[in-house]
Amino acid sequence: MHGSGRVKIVDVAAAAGVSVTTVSHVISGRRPVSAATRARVEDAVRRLGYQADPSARGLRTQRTDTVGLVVPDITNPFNTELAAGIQAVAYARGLLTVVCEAPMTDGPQLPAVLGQLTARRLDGIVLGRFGAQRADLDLIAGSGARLVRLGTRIADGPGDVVRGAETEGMRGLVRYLVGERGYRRIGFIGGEAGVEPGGERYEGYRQALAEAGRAVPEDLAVWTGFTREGGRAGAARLLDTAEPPDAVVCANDLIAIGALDVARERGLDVPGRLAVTGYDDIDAASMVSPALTTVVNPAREIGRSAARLLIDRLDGDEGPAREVVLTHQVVRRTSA
Amino acid sequence: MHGSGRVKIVDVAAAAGVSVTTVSHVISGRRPVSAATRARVEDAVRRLGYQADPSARGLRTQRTDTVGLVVPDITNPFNTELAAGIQAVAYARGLLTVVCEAPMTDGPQLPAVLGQLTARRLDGIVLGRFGAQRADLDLIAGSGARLVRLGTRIADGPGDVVRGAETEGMRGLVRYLVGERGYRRIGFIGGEAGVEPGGERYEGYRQALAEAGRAVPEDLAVWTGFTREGGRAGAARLLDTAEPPDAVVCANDLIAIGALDVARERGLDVPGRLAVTGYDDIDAASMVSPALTTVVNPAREIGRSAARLLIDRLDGDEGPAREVVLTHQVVRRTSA
DNA sequence: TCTGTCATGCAAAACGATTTGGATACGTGA
DNA sequence: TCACGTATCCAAATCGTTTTGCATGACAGA
Repeated sequence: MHGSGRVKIVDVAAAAGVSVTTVSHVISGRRPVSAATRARVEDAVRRLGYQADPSARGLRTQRTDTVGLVVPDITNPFNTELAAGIQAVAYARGLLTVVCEAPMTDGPQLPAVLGQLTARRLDGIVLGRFGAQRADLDLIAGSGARLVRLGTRIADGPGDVVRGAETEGMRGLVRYLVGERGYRRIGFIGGEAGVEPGGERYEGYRQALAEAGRAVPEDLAVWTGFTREGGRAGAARLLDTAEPPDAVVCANDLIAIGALDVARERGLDVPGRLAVTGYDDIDAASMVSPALTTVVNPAREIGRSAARLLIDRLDGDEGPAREVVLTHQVVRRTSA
Repeated sequence: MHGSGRVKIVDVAAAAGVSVTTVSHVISGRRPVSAATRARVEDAVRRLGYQADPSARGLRTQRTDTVGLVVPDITNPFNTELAAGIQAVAYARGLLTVVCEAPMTDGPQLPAVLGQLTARRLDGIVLGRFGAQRADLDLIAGSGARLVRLGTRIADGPGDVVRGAETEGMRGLVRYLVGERGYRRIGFIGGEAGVEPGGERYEGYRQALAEAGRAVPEDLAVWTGFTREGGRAGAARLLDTAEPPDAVVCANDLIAIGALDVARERGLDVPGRLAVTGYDDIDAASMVSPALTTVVNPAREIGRSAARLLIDRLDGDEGPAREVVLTHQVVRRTSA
């Protein structure tokens, strides 16, 4: 009849014929315990199904063994992969992961969500791609939680950073479009203006064009939203201009999928008449047809790296802020 | 310089000139406090940025204000929607949600993950669609956590249940295929045999055929896995039979997307030469072309219902086990 | 034999909240 | 004046761990 969730450390101590101190020491290994005693204790733990109460432990140790991930949209597949990556390495270390959504729509939800999280005394927080205010970052840092920011620059605030080589990735993609495929008039559809990682991706597009000696067509860059709907609107705008593009480079895959929609509606052959490219390589990118040529943004690996940074900090690493940048690779499918 | 995360209830009491008891009472409202005192305390809380320590509170109250969701695959969009639904209503109640993945591959991970969760003393657990053993369910129930199971029957174990009307949904879909669209030889591609909700969906398919006076073609039902790859394999098997089907009904959308792949490879017009249907209506279902005719499985609403059930229990509802079943609606797109 | 070192194990003091059983003061009715 | 509610507030016990400072026994070196 064990496992009723009610067995306490004193019960284990009684069963093993030792004091609670000794039980604690064999569990934590913080002081030596003779092999014989250790065996008796471990046996009692097993028999009784003892699991330390996390509240009591946390009260004493001031740790919750919990880390959080905050993202703007929990259903976005990129964020899901991120969460999976963090979860995997955190779980292996006995850390629980909670992922929270702080929608960017209807006002700044971020401070409220962050308030909930700091109230929970999380050991660490991974902050997904936001236009986070400096005050938000300081709130986290001030709460005692270690912080890892995603997709921004190290100088922007406290904590460590992991980000992808967005600019380089996009530059490689556009270079491929003009160099190997010979597209001539290349448009750009961005997400919300000013929201990362839109800026860096646009920068990569601009650089590649400049390197190739092409003029950067200012009239062929539009900013909408990082959604399929945004892609539809953006593509429509671009195709309705006097001199429409023969290729559109999109700031993410969802936008590209929206662009594919309008191409199909208008009977435009892709990639013959119009090339379309995405960014991120979410699952859906290879499900649509034509399959998207895009850049793989290693979301899961980003999550893993972030979790590893966090764990290093929790293990006492007090070195200077670190930044890990992951390379991005273009994957050629049929849409361009 | 407040908000340093170190302010305790005694600090608030001192600042307000009252005892800690009184502070606790104005916060919890468990005993009356005069308006003047209340105001002073609330002001102090605000000024100091006091947030109660969850470990200390949890130790005393034996609650963690945390609920968990366990799913086989955290990146599956259906599960993501589920999580979003739970999260939304839990968050509004001040509950934190943790979602855990217990992969069905490489052996039974479920017991291990469940062990981690019961060690955390969660207040409630929502258990996604698994082939969960009775022992697993009893483990949860025995840990003191309230349990909501998804997609199974109420009689199968402890806790409440929320499930979709899978059988009816599939019956409606197949009825549409034979009645309105006139398909004659309809195959079925299932996921892993014996894993919910495969059985119910197959049952719906069978019933619809029987109702229409059709023979149920035993040779046209194959079981693979709930993935795109599974769909590819299943469709190939079906199309290579002596008398191939003119329509394939798939147990979920990913399978259907795989089936679409092989139709495209073989140059089969969909839906002219072969109809393909899915189930769940994940985002990708409307992104592929032809867009999938499928059945919408209201994942987010399922999540909301589950969270509401949990909260009722946490609020003291000790009534008999409850079961909420949500209707499923077929959505007609172009693939059938 | 005496002293000093290890190796062990224990008792008791935190950790920061909630909650119970009184205390205090103030009216009120007899 | 006395007894008795009522409205407020407080002191102290409690939740289940971890961890610090000692106590004990064994053993070695002098």
